[in-house]
Amino acid sequence: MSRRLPTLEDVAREAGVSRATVSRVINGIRNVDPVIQETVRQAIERTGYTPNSAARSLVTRRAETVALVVAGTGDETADTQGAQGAQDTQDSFAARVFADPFFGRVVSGVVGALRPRSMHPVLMFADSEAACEQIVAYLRQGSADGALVVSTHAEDKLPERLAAAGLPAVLFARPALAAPLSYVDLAHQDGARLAAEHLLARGCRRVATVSGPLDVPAGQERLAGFRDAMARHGHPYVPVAEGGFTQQSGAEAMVRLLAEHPVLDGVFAANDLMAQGACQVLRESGRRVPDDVAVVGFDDSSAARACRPPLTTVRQPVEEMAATMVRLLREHIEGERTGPTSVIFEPELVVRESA
Amino acid sequence: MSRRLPTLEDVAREAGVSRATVSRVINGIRNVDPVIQETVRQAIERTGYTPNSAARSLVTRRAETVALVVAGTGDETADTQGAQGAQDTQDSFAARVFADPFFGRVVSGVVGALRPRSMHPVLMFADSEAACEQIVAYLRQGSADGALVVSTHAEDKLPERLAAAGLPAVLFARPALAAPLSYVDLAHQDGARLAAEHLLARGCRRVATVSGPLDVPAGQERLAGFRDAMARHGHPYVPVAEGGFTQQSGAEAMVRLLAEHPVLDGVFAANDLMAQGACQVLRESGRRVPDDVAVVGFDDSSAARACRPPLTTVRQPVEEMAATMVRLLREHIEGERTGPTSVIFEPELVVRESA
DNA sequence: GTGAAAGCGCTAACAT
DNA sequence: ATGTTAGCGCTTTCAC
Repeated sequence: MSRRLPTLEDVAREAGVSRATVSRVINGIRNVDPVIQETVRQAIERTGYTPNSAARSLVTRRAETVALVVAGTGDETADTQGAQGAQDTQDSFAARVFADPFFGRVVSGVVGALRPRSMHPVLMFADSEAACEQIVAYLRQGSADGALVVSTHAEDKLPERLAAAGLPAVLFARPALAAPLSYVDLAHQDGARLAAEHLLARGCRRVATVSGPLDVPAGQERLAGFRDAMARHGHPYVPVAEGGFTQQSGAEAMVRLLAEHPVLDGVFAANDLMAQGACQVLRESGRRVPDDVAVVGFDDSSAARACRPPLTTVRQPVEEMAATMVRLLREHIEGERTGPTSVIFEPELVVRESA
Repeated sequence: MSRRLPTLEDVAREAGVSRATVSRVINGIRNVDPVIQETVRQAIERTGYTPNSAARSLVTRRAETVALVVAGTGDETADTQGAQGAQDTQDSFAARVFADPFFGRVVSGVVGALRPRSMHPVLMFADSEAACEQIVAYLRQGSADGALVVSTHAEDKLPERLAAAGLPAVLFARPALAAPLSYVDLAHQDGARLAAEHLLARGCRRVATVSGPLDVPAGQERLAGFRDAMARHGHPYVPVAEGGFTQQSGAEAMVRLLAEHPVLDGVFAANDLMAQGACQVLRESGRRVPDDVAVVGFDDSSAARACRPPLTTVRQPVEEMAATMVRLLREHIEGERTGPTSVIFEPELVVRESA
């Protein structure tokens, strides 16, 4: 079973040409006689040849791989019941991340954009200092040509590490800690404004909001945008309860809101998961959605459709944004683009039943 | 900025030793004078050296990377609103996959088990013939040393392709189309039995089930196990509605069940997502869970805890199973294990509020 | 249009 | 215990 795999040399011998010619045919370089091309193709077929990626990478200095990193911290909540001791933190982080269908869309967009180039993402979690180092090392080794980073918390040091190491990287969303890297982002304030205007237009007069974590830009901006829009329409005071972008935190925030403001008729939650939690609490408190209280979410993740009632929400074009990240990263890797760039997308309101 | 990265040669020169010695220090091979070791470490530090993974892979014939493949088909449902034409199918597949928190747990377990070896998974979706070929090619190129495969549909040809190509691979769950590969699986029938006995023990007498897709082993076995257990306890007839392991399909199945059997007092859904859908329908039909109808799910994914009421469910130790996949794959790659092996895990009942 | 030959950076067998 | 050396399989000048 230790039969050596066929190499370029073997194909060349089989085809009666030189290695260089076979290489040219494989890499689609012109200036190769069509007849010889065919001969070579047949030789490749006959020998069952596949190029060795390590050898290729060694000379091209390209891994043809990118890292898809989810950065955050392992110690936010402790709802683990996992297996192997020290592994728990890690485990729960990854599981928690994918509990938000938003990440499924990111993965989806990234994989879709990478596939045409026959590339695939290496999935990494930067949930500790050590993990950060490991990721930087991974890139420095040339195992991946660059990184796509989605951060879930404010203190994330990965972006600056990446920038300091001069490694190609593109972020999803502007980092809380500024770093000279390219990123794609959403016009969060515009999205929040859409939500505010929709609630107002449908007649809501006592509106509150479940905000995202206020130490990350997305959380801040969605809140600021919502407040501004409400104020412009004559509602300078908006009750706020801060959540952590999880369903559970949304439910808890809703409980707090209800305790202080029992007569609400509209709620804007800064993401769909929290909107879902809020809907549950509202229903359990005997309020009907949207009849008694209208609810608007944010993201338009699959949770919005799974929710009962289906959520009216602010759509973030995540797949497009992810595809743009891939494009920017490629340009950085190829050296076609040098300075940090940012691309901001516009959200749009998707009206369903919850508001 | 085109400053050449430091190589072993540079470090060797800096430390005044040979490349071989530096290599030994880096790879932790004994028989190196402690004094020299220190000298070398300093030289590494000073030069900022990082080993080049391509060069290393070329000689070790190891990529130190494994593929994590989700196999399925892109054309099950068409709830896409995605971006780039041909990319849609792909997009929706990846997003759909991660809509089930079960996969988050798989990823979590895999990443956790890989991390101690400084390895990371390359994420791939085998949702078409072409994608399958790409994956096999990827492995044959040596870009990854082996594959961990989770399949979501019955006709999946990837396992047999992998086996035919002699590539190291380990599956999550026994494949519908038999293939000579190792796999980890759950004693589904035992799990279904636990569910049946729990429902019976709490007094349910009119019990139905929302089964999984009946063309995959997990779907078949959970149904068979449930029916058998019910029959053994004097309930030879159990109404069944087939679902597709999605929340939506669970809701639809529940509607069908209710139409034909309005007086149910217990339901076993073959996974948590379907149980969640079933709960929604039950509640919307005016039935209380668990007071009027008790519901038991399967998996113990995060959906079980997010559900209202929280689901009583059959826990699948997914993270452990994933860690075992990694171990088996490593053994196959190292050549320590030759024939296909299977490891079957035992499920356990987790009692919450839904039953 | 094609071939010869020089490495890419590393590990490992062998020599010392 | 350390150094020497021969590749690993490929791309890419540079001749022809």
